[in-house]
Amino acid sequence: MTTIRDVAERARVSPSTVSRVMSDSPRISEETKERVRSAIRDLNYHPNVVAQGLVKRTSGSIAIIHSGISEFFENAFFSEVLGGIDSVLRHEDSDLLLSAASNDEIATLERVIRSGRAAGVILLRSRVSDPLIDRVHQLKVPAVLLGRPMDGAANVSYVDNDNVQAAYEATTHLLKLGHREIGFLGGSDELVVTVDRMKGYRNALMDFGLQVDARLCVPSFFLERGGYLGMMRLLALSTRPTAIVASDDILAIGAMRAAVELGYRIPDDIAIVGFNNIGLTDLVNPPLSTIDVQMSELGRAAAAMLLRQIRTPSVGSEHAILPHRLVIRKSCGAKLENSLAEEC
Amino acid sequence: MTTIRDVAERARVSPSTVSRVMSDSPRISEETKERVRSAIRDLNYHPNVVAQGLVKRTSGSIAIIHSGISEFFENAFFSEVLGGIDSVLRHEDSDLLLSAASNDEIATLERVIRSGRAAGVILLRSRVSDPLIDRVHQLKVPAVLLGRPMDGAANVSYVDNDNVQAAYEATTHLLKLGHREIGFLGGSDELVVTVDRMKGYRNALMDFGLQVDARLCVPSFFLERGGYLGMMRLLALSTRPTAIVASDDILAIGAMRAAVELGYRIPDDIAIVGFNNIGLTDLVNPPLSTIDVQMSELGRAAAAMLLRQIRTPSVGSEHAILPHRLVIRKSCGAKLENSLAEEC
DNA sequence: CTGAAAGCGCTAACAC
DNA sequence: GTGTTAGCGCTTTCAG
Repeated sequence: MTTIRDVAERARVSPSTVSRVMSDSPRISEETKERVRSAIRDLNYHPNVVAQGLVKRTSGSIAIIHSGISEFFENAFFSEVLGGIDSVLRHEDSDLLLSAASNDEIATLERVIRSGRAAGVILLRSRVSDPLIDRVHQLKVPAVLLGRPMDGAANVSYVDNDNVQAAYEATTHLLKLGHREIGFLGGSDELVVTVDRMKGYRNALMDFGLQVDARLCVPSFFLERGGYLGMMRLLALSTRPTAIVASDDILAIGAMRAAVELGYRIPDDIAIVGFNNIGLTDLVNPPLSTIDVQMSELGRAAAAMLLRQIRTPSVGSEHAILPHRLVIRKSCGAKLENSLAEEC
Repeated sequence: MTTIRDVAERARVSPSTVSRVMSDSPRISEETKERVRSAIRDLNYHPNVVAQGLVKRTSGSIAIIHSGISEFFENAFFSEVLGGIDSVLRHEDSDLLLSAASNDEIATLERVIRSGRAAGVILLRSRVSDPLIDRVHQLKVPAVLLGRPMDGAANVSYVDNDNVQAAYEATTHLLKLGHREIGFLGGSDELVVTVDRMKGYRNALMDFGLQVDARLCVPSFFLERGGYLGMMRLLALSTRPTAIVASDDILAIGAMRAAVELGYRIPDDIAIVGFNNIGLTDLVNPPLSTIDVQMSELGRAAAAMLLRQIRTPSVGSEHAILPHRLVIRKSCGAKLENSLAEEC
């Protein structure tokens, strides 16, 4: 292994000079800089970031802590977000640490952060009552939340969409198409994103002078199977819905499978609108109308924000709300078939 | 930050004793062990793995170096493999470093390994001529390849399926159903996996006494769009195929979209068999027949193998060939509709 | 402008 | 059984 001493010897300077050259200190003459740089090149030297991390007491990596293993790896939403995160890190000589929380997310957080593995963390979801977020705040760990913290919760940085408004628009779209019995298929009702989207859904119904029927709101889990099961339940209701707002495309797709299996036609018997705009929406039959939330951009924004938090902790917490837009395809039954999209 | 000294003071021992307790050295009395452990608990102490790594000259993380950003994040094959890798790391106090190679994969490898970030690397694909594999071997970096190295190449550890045989079976299945004009839709022809699957396809044709028509073999890229474009080309041929072997489910699904768009019915006009058995295969219409390659198990095996390579370098290189099986659904037109699967 | 020295948190001889 | 010492590779005062 080539160390800083090897480089120093070859360039006939001291290790500290090499270190200064690497950080491009202005106090070093151009001449020595050149000599050191060529020594670095000759030896194909790569500074040991572990040693650097030890003295600088920071790591170049950022972590993602995930627990719901299948929800994480099987839902395209996360791959897309990951891609976005990755696209900013690749330019920053920073790496992404994917840490699986066996049971206890807080323990995993402490393990990853206090052990110096990562300098900060991206939290993938926000629960209505979220001890993990509290702990992050308490430990003053640089962190960015994907989704918003519950009102009045810790002053944490976050990136989110306006989910209330987005769900309002999706629901209104169905209402305008004439539907009056509209079901809501959500993820876990412990998640803020579910709460927000359900709120938008309810607001829309109420603004149309309709009653909100609690039985039409079915929480589930963010997998295709979750949508399938939730839909089975909705279709069994005596007040069977004619349209569905699904809080995630993968739920919507599961719901479509259930509906088709039971002999319903989409969108004629049941209209569906999803959320996220994953690649799959274009491939299913019929193509799924959905709310585009800019998944990749969510990841990019979160990563960039976290890097800022780490590099200049003084900036304080930041928030970003990314715009969404309703993408109309076939599954909602709107007449405009030329995939005209309403901007939000 | 709590350090080993803090723990030592609280337990009234020396730092080295604390260190020994953590590695459960037999030379320490049960009594002191208990005292030290409770000090660790009281202080919520987490050893700094960066410092550990510095002296042990190894990192607890393993890296995945990926370049084709979209192929990596958009193809469910990789999410599944990632899930498998993750499932072994989560029990090993080891983390996964996802490193994006901007341009130069070799440079990224050196950056990640020589800088001490990761102790070993999982290579996601093997090219017919693969300088990255050569370099890994040359630098003696612990590594496991997903896929096999080209004959006679570096003595690297790997996990793979028998792709020649698997493609042979997929093709034979179509031949037995009566098809004679069978197209092959592959990934980049620089990849060993493409070469192998194409070979199996060819062998099957020849064993049936058929000519191999080079125009029926279309290389593409591992995205839905790749399958779509490749299929367009196949359907335009004067000797239009009546069946397709696609080297990846996502290619198969793109191919199906192209076929349907042009008015062909599947499987009546065109039969299709894919590869991998991603979750999507069950959701498309008709459900896609495919070769199950045990994606998650591939990841698990690769991770376990890499960990062995890192912990006991003396073991030498290992190889594992995982069994595959043909999963018959609707897209191939086989009569057995009760999803009877032939074991390989 | 550059070098010497100290120390980041930890482990591993080497002592006793 | 346990403490002392040295050092992993690097950065950063402090000198000069």
